[in-house]
Amino acid sequence: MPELPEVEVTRRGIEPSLNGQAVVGVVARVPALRYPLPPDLGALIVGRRLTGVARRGKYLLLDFGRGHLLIHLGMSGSLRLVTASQPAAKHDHLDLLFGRKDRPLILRMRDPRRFGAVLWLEGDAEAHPLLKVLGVEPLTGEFDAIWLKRELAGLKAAIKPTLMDSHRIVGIGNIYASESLFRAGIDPRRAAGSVSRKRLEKLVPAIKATLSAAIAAGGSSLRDFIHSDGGSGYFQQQYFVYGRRGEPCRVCGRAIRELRQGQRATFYCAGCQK
DNA sequence: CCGACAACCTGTGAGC
DNA sequence: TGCTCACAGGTTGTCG
Repeated sequence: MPELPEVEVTRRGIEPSLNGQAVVGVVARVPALRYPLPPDLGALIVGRRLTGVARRGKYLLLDFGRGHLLIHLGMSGSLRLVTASQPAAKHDHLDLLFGRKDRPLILRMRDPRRFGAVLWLEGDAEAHPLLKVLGVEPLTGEFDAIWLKRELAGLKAAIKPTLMDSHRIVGIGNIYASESLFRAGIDPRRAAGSVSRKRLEKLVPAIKATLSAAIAAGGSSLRDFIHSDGGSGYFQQQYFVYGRRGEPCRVCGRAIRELRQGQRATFYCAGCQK
């Protein structure tokens, strides 16, 4: 489900309701997701006030002053805001209860595949091993064609999986990698180091525009994407290539092709992408 | 450092 | 209709 836009949409969805609220309870229904849940999470945050929700790549960082709760949604995770009258469903693994104890607002994490993560970070969150290795944020000014040209110099790996490497650039997942390369007219199989400066000048804005459009549309809605308020995003209706094998290219009409890179599906138009 | 691959886990849908 | 199998938004870790 979540690439950068979906995580950002989630962040924007939950922050206004939760900021400044104190935690009044924690309910963990599984011992672990990708990693063990903090075993003493209640003791750590009950009574603490949430002072902000930040995003770094696809991670959310809930600021509790004395530390941060780091949340990653993996491939199938979602966060919703619900009330106590809403019973927990099968894969609702963690509830954080905020506000009034008798009528709490609940931040509920669902994650069927359990590839997600919830970790407690003390001190400087950015120094945590998982965050320290992350690359640049694609929606900042730091991410430009000059930077990208240097970053990709000498790389023989294909451009598409390279764009998805969070140690270089964060937040670009399998969907938006294909979509961005289509918008930039670049063949996903091209060696990353061989993409010309001129083409990178197109790719960088294409990535920014693709991610921004998806955020503006409320994130993509695949099978199980759920907004924090329970609604769904609509960006999937704007896909140029992802999931459209055999369908006509919206620009030139040729059939969209699918191939495998790494262990992931890639979609592209042989007419528009060289 | 680079690149390829397996692993984590459940649900779904295509194909027979 | 029912079964099996491949594949699904991500990331780490291991190996050559």
